[in-house]
Amino acid sequence: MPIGSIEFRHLRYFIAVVERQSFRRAALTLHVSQPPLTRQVQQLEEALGVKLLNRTSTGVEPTAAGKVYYEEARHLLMLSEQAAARALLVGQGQIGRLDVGVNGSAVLGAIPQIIRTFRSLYPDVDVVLHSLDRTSQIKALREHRISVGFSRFFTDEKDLTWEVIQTERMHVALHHQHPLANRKLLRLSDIGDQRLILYPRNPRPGFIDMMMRLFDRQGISPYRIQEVDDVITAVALVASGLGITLVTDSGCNLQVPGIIHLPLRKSDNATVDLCMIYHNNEDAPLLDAFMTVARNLKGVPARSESA
Amino acid sequence: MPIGSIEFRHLRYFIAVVERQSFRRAALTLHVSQPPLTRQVQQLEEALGVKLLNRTSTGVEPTAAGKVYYEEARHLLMLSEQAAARALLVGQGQIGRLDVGVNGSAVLGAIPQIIRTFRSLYPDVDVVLHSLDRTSQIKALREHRISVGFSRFFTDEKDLTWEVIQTERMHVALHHQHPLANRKLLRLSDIGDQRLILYPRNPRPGFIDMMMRLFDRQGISPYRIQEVDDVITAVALVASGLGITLVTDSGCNLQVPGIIHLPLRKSDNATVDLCMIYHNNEDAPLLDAFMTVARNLKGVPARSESA
DNA sequence: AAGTGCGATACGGAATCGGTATCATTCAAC
DNA sequence: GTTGAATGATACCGATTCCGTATCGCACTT
Repeated sequence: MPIGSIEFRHLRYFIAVVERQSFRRAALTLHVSQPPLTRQVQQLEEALGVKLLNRTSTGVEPTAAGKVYYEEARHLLMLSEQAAARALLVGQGQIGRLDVGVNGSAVLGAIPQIIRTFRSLYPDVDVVLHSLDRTSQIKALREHRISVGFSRFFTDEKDLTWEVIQTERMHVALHHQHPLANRKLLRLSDIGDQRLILYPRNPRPGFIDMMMRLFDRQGISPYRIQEVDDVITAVALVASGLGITLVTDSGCNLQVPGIIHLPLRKSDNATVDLCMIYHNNEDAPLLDAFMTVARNLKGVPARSESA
Repeated sequence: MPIGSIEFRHLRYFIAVVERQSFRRAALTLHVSQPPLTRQVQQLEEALGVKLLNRTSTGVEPTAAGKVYYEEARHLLMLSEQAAARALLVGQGQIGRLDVGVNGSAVLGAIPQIIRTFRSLYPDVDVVLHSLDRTSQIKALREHRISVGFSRFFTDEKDLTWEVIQTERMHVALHHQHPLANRKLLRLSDIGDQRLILYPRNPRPGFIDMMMRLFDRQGISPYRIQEVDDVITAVALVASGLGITLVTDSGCNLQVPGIIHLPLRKSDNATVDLCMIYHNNEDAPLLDAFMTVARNLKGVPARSESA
């Protein structure tokens, strides 16, 4: 009997015999008869190549090797149970790790809320955020480096599904000394001739192109546009008085001294979506739970209370 | 199928399937056919209560729970092999722990030599010394707190065996200003009327009684005897000029300024044995190895080179 | 539309396991 | 010294489980 054919049964029987110090007594607790115990322990000793028990007329006593192997065997059985329990918890989505791709100003709005709610429901799940732009999120999804991604919009992909989580209104961010700063509400037509700072430069098509389409529909052609990498840079430039920019509800949470936010009128339909993308048929209970949380946040204002 | 009936076979098969990402390929490497793999994995999934594999038309892919359990299963198999290897080493006496009882001046003589030799042969064995008097050693042996004991002599015990390891000559330890200090050799009759410091006070009968019998045989009756606890106290008193004492070869290694050691003449037969005691039928390879080392030190002088 | 790969299933034979009865040994008590 | 009661080991048999062959159902490719 080779060493590789040791089974848990051998360990269970051996442990019982050691603990009861007797084959017969062990047989009682195991609800089997005594001969099978003798044979299983013999097989175990043969497989290990070591005598584990000293048989006496009054019972059995483990040898030095037997004592060591007894401890190891108990340890193994315990670990086996723990492994089973752990696998079950992972299967039920109680524990584990969830990798989430996020993008730009979304991390300022709905995402923190989603994560906070999810973590209160599944405190033993490790949520890992990856800051990735839209195309990188799709790549990471395909490589299973993330399980779900958030961005402003997605193009259709055959193996991926996306859905809108939240729709946010656009606001104009401008310096408090700006000529338009005393207004309560702005129209798109108000800002067509302003120095417009837009983002992100990449990837294209992106947020910039969405906004340009919006201007197009109203026959407006902004002609002083500066493209920057991200919303932070844009806001920093606005604070320096170099122009105005457009931000989402979430983006309004990016409070910078000297900057005020004015909403665009509703009839301009200047809105932008927050979308969630994931694999079509992923059997991942953790992900399901997370997406349920995300969907339930629809309608919750992205702008935080303090803003 | 209850969770307790998981066997290593289930783990081996599951691991192979995950690693080959296919039941059929795993069957090839395991040298079994494909159906048994399907069934064993099904049983495993049933026992755990979790789906471990996503079956596709191109092969299989582990679920989140499957990935976790795969790692655990590999770990378990590795630990099982390590446990087997460890038990084998212990069985062969290559590793482990050996508890040794020692007594009085023996720790100064043969014991260090024995331990040094043994440790060079079995470097991975942890040798633990317990300072116990003769009766405590026997008690400790019966309670399996030590595996072997060393003392000057033992009485016969039905479940224990003892043997002489070494025979040492006695020396007289005296202050260098003592009247006898200019002699080269002493007789027992020379010291019968001296202030004799003897040890140990307990347990009785002991070394003191052995010496008294020796004097008896020569018709000498020492009348100025002080009993102290141990050889160290005795030597300290000698150094203070309060008398003379008798020490073994080993005891001569206890060098104290102002003290000289003079041998007793051989024809007085003033010798004392170093004995080793152990269980009758102990199947302990470590102990066998240790005792072999101890026996081979017979004849090696107990007195160290520097003395 | 046919072919090729995959895993799942059905069934029969073989190996293994567990149970009953019994043996050999040791230790205790008479 | 002999007997009796405990122990573990062995022999044999029935039952379970496992494995192998053949086949199915399905998805994807050609």
